[in-house]
Amino acid sequence: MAAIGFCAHDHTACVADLMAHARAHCEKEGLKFTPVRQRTLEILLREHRALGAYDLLAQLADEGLGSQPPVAYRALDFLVKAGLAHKIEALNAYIACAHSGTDHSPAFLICRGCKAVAEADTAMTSGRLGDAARAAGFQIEHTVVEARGLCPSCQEPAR
Amino acid sequence: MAAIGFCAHDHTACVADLMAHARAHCEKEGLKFTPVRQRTLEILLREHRALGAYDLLAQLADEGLGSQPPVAYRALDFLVKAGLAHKIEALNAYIACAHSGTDHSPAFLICRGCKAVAEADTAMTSGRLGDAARAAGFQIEHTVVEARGLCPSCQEPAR
DNA sequence: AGCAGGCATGTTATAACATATCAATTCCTT
DNA sequence: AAGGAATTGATATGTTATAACATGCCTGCT
Ligand SMILES: [Zn+2]
Ligand SMILES: [Zn+2]
Ligand SMILES: [Zn+2]
Ligand SMILES: [Zn+2]
Repeated sequence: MAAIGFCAHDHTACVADLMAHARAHCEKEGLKFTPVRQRTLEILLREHRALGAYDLLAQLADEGLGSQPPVAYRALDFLVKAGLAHKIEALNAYIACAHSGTDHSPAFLICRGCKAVAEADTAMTSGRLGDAARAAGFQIEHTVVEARGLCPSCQEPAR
Repeated sequence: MAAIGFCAHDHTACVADLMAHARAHCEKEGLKFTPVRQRTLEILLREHRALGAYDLLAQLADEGLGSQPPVAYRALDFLVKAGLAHKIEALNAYIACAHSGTDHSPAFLICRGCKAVAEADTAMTSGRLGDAARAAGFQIEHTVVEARGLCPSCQEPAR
């Protein structure tokens, strides 16, 4: 339930650690962690915020790794399917997963001030959404749980 | 917590009732419920599913109520701000509110079989998302809670 | 009546996000 | 070596959303 993203941390180590996890995960699952895919994940990891596909594409293009939309979308699809990244539906943007590779149902806290996004973990079938689904006989396959608001730092100026 | 949308009901009465609520709500709040806005809500109410802005626009255009994107988006913005409709972020589509005008934090169950969407009500600060936000000191302003899956009817064929 | 301000609408253009399709290559298996 | 699956390259297109500016339409004031 910890929501990292709003607090300072050793980011270099954080990135290295998650990249190592990703490499190991792909190895284990027999997935091809190609240069474009690695670079895409690195770019997402550098920020603790969501990037649009075209923002990402611009960075890839700067490095000569492709310049057309499908390049970015293919890499993002791969990462999302592998559980290494998530799409933030409310922003039409993408973010690296903070809980490397494991199958989970994330919930996001999105700050409208500084654009930071924190990933918290929830159980899909618990909570209000699960209750409503059970009551309706609805079989959940995927959940989108996102909150927009202000992070602790961005609440300061308003006080 | 009841999730209407997956069960049959007197739809003519349902639409008339919600339109009346909407009219009363706009009256009370001093909002202008203009012809385009009324027609937009009626079109959304006719379906218990989400419509894309351009689907909606096509129907408005058929009736001579405007043919350019801003017409649809302005009407939808008005309805959403007035609490008479919601955007389904996971579909980039819009649906009439099933709980007329009152301020609430909806949760949606979206069937991938029949495209029906049911609106359930939740309290924004309760449940897992609220827990995570409190733990992080995050101040929630708006929530997006959506589940994709199969409604009771659409689970049948798979059995 | 004449006018100003606010809001709604009309219209054009463009930004931003996402996918279809097909050819060329790579990489693994038989 | 041959076949097949996955990845990449490249072009075009589809879909969703907003910017920008002009026009009309009420309402309250002089
Ligand atoms: Zn995650
Ligand atoms: Zn912030
Ligand atoms: Zn509602
Ligand atoms: Zn269904």
